[in-house]
Amino acid sequence: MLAKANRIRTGADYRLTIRRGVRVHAPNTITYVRRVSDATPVRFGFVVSKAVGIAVVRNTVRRRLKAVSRELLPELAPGHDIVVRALPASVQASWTTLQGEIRRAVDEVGARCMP
RNA sequence: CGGGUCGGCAAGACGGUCGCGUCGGCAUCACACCUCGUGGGUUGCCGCCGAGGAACGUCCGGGCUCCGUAGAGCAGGGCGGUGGGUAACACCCACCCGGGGCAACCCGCGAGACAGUGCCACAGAAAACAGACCGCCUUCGCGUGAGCGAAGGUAAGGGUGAAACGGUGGUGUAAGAGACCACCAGCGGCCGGGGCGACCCGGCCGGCUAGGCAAACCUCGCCCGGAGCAAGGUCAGACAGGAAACCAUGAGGCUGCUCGCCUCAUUUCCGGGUAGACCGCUAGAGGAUCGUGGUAACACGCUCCCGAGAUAGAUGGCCGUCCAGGGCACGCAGCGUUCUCGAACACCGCGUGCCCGAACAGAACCCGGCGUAUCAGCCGGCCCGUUCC
RNA sequence: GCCCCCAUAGCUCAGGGGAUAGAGCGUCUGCCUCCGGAGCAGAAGGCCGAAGGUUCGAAUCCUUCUGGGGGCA
Repeated sequence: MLAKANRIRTGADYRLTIRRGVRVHAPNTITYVRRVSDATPVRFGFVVSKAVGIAVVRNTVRRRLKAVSRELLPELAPGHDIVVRALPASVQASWTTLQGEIRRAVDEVGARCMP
């Protein structure tokens, strides 16, 4: 789960991240990362369309993605907006699969701060 | 014991770890008012609470809010046995009628087809108002004759169809026919009895007989003003105006039309800005025990109980143990069937081991219903069959 | 939150109580041509989205679902 400060909360931010951000494809997800100023903390947003399933299924997928994001949070450099779009296949994906996909996407963009 | 039918209950438990949201408390950091406190906010810790029986579909009915009071008529829409319940309903209860079932019980958008209009394909002579294709019968004419033609009487028989103008039997007749008779079905009227009523029971009389479809238009009776919490309100913030028409209407409230009422007065078109916070926002036609009234739905009274309120949207992610139960294998015992007579097969019970292991589904203003989805279960009423006492 | 529309042949659509449901494109076969296209002739392909009801009779009327598409604030 994520605190309010770590969530993208306006439609404008979503639009900017998806249009201007770097895109990383994976079998179950598409991740968009956009660099903003260093002062703001890392913010996550999730897009789960109706094509994924009914409300219960969509909620489960979104909560899994939130849990993955929460665990990744301490490793990330501040000043990034990240939007994760869940594809219909993500219903069958296990938690470890999703975790791997997001971690790889963040690595590729270089948003992680290596200690 | 087996089968059926109706109703109700419940919607896994415990733990580890990492987290989220509202509210409350303490602390903390800046800030505003302002003068030693108050207000909202940041961060941290602690505590309480945190999805459903359908939260779903949005098919109905309400509350609530705004449209000045919620106005009139038409149009439009809904409902349709009777009586009751309810805030209201298309819901519920009881009863009536019709249909199904041995029964418990189930099913029915159940007013009107002598107010009118329309439709009834194909087949058939004829499809709604009477008529007559093949027949049957009488008379006359023609013909040696089989027969043919004309006039008339019939509707018993034939075949078609979902449906053919009462049915069966008899009298009668040239042949026939409710023409007449008996019984039956059905229609109308009157009388008596029962019921609040739909309706039921019985008797008498009449004419002998009336098609179906209103989930076709329609008629009758009853009901319905419009929009919806993104309703509506308070505060803060942002921006840029331009063009055209013009003094008697124009626009809006108000989805269609007419009238009426009210409000605003410049109006129309193009362009520009905003998408923040707070209130509404959760205790209500609420639930439970008992009592009273009622066949029941339900109503009344007393006492007790209730603690989700998010807003890119919390109520969870990962893991473990157990449990209801299910599957497979092996062993033991019982019983049944088959036969080559000690084996094969099937069923149930017990034990051991392994494996699987919860369905449908996520609040967004709130209720009452309906409809739909739902793994594995539990409890009870009633009916039928079989056996035993 | 409220509301509307659609579902018929592989595709796009007609048909609004009486048909074993029709048109165009496409597919297949044959003719034509040296070959292909075009053209001509012919054929196949549908329990009309699902279930229930009204009716003698339903793709059509009614109800409830299923799956799509769209609109408003």
